[in-house]
Parts: sequence; C-alpha cells; structure tokens
Amino acid sequence: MITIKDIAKEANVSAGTVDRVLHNRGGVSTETEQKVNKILKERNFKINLIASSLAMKKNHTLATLIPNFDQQNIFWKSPHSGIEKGSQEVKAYGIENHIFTFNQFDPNSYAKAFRELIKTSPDAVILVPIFLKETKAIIETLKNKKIPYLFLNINLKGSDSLCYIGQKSFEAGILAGKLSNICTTEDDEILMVLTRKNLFNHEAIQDRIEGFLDFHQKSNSKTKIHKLQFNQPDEVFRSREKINQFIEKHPKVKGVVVPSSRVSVVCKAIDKEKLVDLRIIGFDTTPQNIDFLKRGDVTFLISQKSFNQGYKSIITIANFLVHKEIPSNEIPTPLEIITKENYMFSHSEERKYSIE
Amino acid sequence: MITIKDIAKEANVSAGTVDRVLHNRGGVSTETEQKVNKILKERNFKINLIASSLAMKKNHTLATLIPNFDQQNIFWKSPHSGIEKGSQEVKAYGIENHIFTFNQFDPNSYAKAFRELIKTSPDAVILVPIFLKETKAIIETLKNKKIPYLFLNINLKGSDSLCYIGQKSFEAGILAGKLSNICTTEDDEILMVLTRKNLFNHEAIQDRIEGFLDFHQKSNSKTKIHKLQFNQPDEVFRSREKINQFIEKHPKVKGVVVPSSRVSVVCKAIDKEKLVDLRIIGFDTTPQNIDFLKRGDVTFLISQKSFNQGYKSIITIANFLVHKEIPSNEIPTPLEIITKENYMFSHSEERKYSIE
DNA sequence: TAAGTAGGTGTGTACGCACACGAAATTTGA
DNA sequence: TCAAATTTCGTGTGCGTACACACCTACTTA
Repeated sequence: MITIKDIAKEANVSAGTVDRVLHNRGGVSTETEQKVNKILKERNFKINLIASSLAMKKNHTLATLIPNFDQQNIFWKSPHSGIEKGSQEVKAYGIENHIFTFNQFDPNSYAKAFRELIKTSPDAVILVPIFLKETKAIIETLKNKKIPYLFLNINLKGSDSLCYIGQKSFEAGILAGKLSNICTTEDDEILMVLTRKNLFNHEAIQDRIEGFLDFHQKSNSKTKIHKLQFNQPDEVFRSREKINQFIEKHPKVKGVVVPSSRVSVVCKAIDKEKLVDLRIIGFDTTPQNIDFLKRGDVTFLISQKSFNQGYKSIITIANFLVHKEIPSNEIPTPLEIITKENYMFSHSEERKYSIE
Repeated sequence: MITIKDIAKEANVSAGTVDRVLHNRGGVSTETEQKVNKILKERNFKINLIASSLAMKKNHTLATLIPNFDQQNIFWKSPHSGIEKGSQEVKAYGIENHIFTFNQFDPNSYAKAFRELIKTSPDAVILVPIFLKETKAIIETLKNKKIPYLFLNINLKGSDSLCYIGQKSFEAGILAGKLSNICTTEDDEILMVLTRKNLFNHEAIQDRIEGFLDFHQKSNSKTKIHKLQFNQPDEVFRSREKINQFIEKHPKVKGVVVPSSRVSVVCKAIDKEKLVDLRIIGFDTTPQNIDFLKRGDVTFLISQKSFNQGYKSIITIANFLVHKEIPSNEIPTPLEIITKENYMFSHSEERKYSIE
C-alpha cells in the first residue's frame, strides 16, 4: 500500500504538501503540483479511507424526519430499521443521527417535529416530505440555514434537495401491469382496488395507477380493467359485501391489483373460496402482506426495499458530509418482485438486523 | 462517541488495560476486569472500527480461484467484477487480493492455477470448486496449511469451508416452476431445454431441474412438461430445426424453461414468429440474456446476483480476517426475478462499478 | 542601499483512536 | 529481603488532515 509519505519522499516534498495537492487546497507552486500529481498517477495512489476518516473526525449531526409506525401502520418500520442500521455504521465516523417522528395523518405534528429537529442544528437532514405546504416552509428554513437535505421515499420535484432515494412509482405501476398481464389471459378481467385520497403518499399511488394503466394501454391488451373505490382502507373490510358482490357479478375478473400497500386488507375482505381463483398483486412487504403471500393468496408483491432506502439515505448523507461525495440526483430502489417462493431470500439483511 | 480513554479515565486504569479487557488478552486482575467491564456496559462502549482497523493493519493476503471469462463464456464476468469491487474496498484495511483464473472446461488448468495460488501463501482463499476430484486435493492442502477457504457460487457439502456464498439452486428451480405455472394455463404445455452434461456446474443445473419438477408435482398441476436435450449449447443453434420442429409438433407448448444460463441461445434458435406466442424463462443476467429480455422474447430471468456474490465473498473473508467475524455457514443470494420492466433498476451497483 | 513587508510556498507536528509491546510497578512466595 | 510472577502503565505505530510557523523572493519605503 502506497502512503502519502511514500509519495512525499519520492517527490522530495513533505506529506503536508502532498495533502494540499490531493485536496486542491492551494498554496502549492504549479511546478511542485505537477510533479506530485505525476507521481500520484504513476503510483496509482488512493487515499486510505480508514486513516482519512479517522483524521477527519468532526462529529457531524444528522437529523431524520420520518413518520412513526405502529401495528396499524407498520409500513414505516422498515425505513426506520434501515436508518438505525446505517446510523450504527456511521457512528464510527463521528456521525450521530437523531430521529424525529410524526403522525403521518397530521400536518401539525409534522411541523412540530421539524421545529424540534431544527433546534438540534443538524449538519444535514433526511426528510420524508408527506405534506406539501409544510414541506415548502421547511425547505425554506433549511435553505436559509444552508443545511443540505435529502428526500426519502417521497419525492418533491423542483426543490434542490441533495437527492431523492425511493421507488420510481410510475415504473412500479408498469411492472404491476406486466405481471397482471402475464398471470391472466386476454379474456380475463382485472380489478383495481383503490382507496380514495390515500393515507399519505397518494401521489406515489397515483403514479402507480397511471403506470399500470399505461402498460395496459401501450400493450394493446383488450383486458378490461375495473376500479373499485373505498374511502378508507378499513372500509374495505367493514363493507366487504361490496367487493365480494362485485366479484360475483364479474366472474371474468381473475386478477386483482392493489396499488397501495394495503393488499392484505383486500385479501382479508374477499371470501376464501373466491380467493382461490384470483391472482392478486400488491405492493410492499409489510408483515401482513407477507402473511398472505405465504398462504398463497397474494401472487406477487412489488417491494421497494424500504429498509435499503433508509439505510442508503444515511450512507449517502454520511459520504456527502465526510468525503464530500455528491450523490446522483435520484437513487431509484430496485423494483423487487416477491413471491411465496423467493421472499425468504429477500430482505435477509433486514431480518438479520431485526433479530440482533 | 465514547473512547477507550474515556473508559480508562473513569475506571482509573490506562487505555492499555481497557484494551486487554476488551480483547480478553489476559494479564488483568479479576477485580479490575469486572470494574472495566461494568463501565463498558454502562456506557455502551463500541470499538471504533475505523481506528481499530488502522491500528490492526497487518497486511493480509487473499487469493481467489475462479474461472476466466470471454465473449462465449461471459457468465463469470459478474463475480469477477464483484470481487474487484470488494478488493478495492478492503485494500484500505491492508488486505490484498490476487485472482487466479482457470479454464472452466479443463481440470488441469484448475489444478495448475491452484499451484500458482498456493505459492503466494495467502491467509485465506476464495474457491469456485468446479472439479470435484481436484477440489478434494486442494481442500486437503488448505487444511494442512490451516488456510481458511470459502466457496463461491458452487457448493461442496461435507467439507468444512468457512461458508458458501451462492444461490440455492433447488429453490431457484421451484421459483421457475411457479413462474412458468403463473404465465401459462392448465391446458398449456411446457418445454424444458437441456444441455447434456452441462459445461460446468451441472449439479446446480440438475438441482434447478429437480426444483422445477418438484414444484409442478407438488402443485398438482396437470401441465405436461416436455424435455429436449442437446449435447452442446451451440448445438441448440446449429441444429435449430430440431427445436422448431418440436414446437410445431406440439402447438400446446406455451412455456419454455431453460435451466442453464444459455436461454439466449435458445431464443436465437427459435423462429421469430414462434417466439411471439411463447413465455420463456431463463437464468442469469448475462448481457445476451438481457438483450432478449429487452426485446420481450424472454419473460422472466431468475438472477443469482453473481456480482453481489463475488463482492460478498471478499467482504465476508475480510471481516473474518480482520474482525474475526465468523460468517454463517451458508449465505444464500436473493432469487431476483427480472423482467423487461425492472431490469434497469437491478444490478445498478454492478453497472455503476463497471462504468468507472 | 539597507531595512521592512507582503505574499507565496513549503515544513513540522499534534491529533484522531485503538492496538501491542517493552518497561515499570506492585504483589506474591520463599 | 530478594527474586519471580502478576498486573498495570507509557508510548510508538498506523495514515491522513490541518494548522501554525518558517522560509524565500520580490517589492516598497526611508
């Protein structure tokens, strides 16, 4: 391994000078700079990240603004875990992360959580920008204080965030379209179960719906697509005659697509004997969804690997702060197709981490 | 962040003593040890991996024995890249990896490459144990020299390798069964295209076939499964009348499964107008396979993420050497389902690395 | 012309933290 | 009381970073 000292010796300068050249910190004559650069290249010198990190230790503070989770709304648990894991890893780099949570249905709690967050004067912020209006104010504050921020899971185009880490929802919808197309024939019909004005990220869900329809349109399939709307996710179960009657009336419906993460609720609502004949496609690997996948009721789940999203957010921000590594504007999460046969090989990192 | 010094100060001992307690290196009185341990626990002390690595620098040597790749046999390129990436990352930890390649069809080149490898007296070895007899001799040598080794991509049960990193082939076959089942109806028939005594890991391919058949048997599907054998992968294309005639004779064949990584060859052999009606399932995301996926000829590819396998091998071995972290006996790679709609979101790390 | 100054260029070194070895201090046993 | 054994301490090491300071040249001013 070649060290700065080796380079310095060869160039007849001190280690400090090599360091200045490496970081373009100025104060080096063009002649010396060229000489050093030449040797750096010849020897293929790479900064030792370990030593660099140790030396750079500066105690950065991160802050994360993310919805809380409970039994009913477990979706946010995965990103939480990923963030936890990432935080653990970067601790050694002198980076401390604080999580501030809010109620995903309450804009006030969002604003309030941010007020708490900003008191800690973090060096960078990870945001799940659920509420548009409040987010604009938040971004304004961050901009004034020159605090870089990153969007997690939900994107807000037009703002100059450091980067967006999340799923491409439209493309996820296209994939759902493809899968529904594959697991039905042309004569079959497909039912899409919607929840009006969904809980939080209704934009993402809208994008999925559009992607789904886009696929069916572009592929010239003659498959008829029905839509069934509910006002509340729990209404699907409460008034389950609605969906069961619909299926009885439309015996050609063989595929069901649920663009939200609540496919488990839909499965619960549909009569068991009807489930057998249906191919059901949903999103997100919540424990409830996985349950119905295991039973064979759900055929495909499209996962956005939210654990990885959380994890990656921390790592990305950390690399930005410590190594000034500027991330690409958008880091799309893989669209993982999960079935009963492969779910146990997915999310192994998440499981491993949860057990510990 | 709590440092060893903090602990030492609080316990009224020196940093050295704390270090001895941390690593159970002995030479500490029971009393002091308990006192230090108590404070370690209270303060939830975690070793700073960065500083630890820097201090531990020991210059380990790794060696990797893996088949070479070329245009015809590009399968091994991905693990190569993953290994390269991993090697880069661990270089800072004073770990140097050397790759020794061999011809995957020639046992002698395998043995010869190993003889070269062992001359470098590595501290650990990554093996792709293609040839049984030669591998047994290799393992014997490694055991005598007490060099730990890890199997990559191909497993050899019964040997006491540190760990196996690769796909569960039987389960991959089951998944292929499920996918073929989903994208055909009960009246359809499925064709499996085999290559007799496949190139290298015919065991893995045999497992896939068995998994595939197992799924169809257990699911009580009445779908008829045909098998078509070729002696050489290139024979599929050379004598392509064989496969085309077969499809003409069996118009009910709607699904094609290729358990090797050569689904592209099969696609090339089948007449274009016939391809339209077929749902084709293959394994591994070689560039050729991806081409046919993009065109829409291949419906599903089951990926074993061989880039990640290579990468993980290095990281696992490195953690074992540096941090004495003993890996679990088997690290299965996710069974990724790749379609035209999601392939661009997969393997992003591999692509990112290849570009650089 | 000598003294003074500013700017550019380069050096030396403390620091971050854990690790490990030689040396010192203390205890034990004879 | 002395030697041996046990316990503990002090310090150099790994490598890059960044700051204080030293040095040199060129130019200004008395």
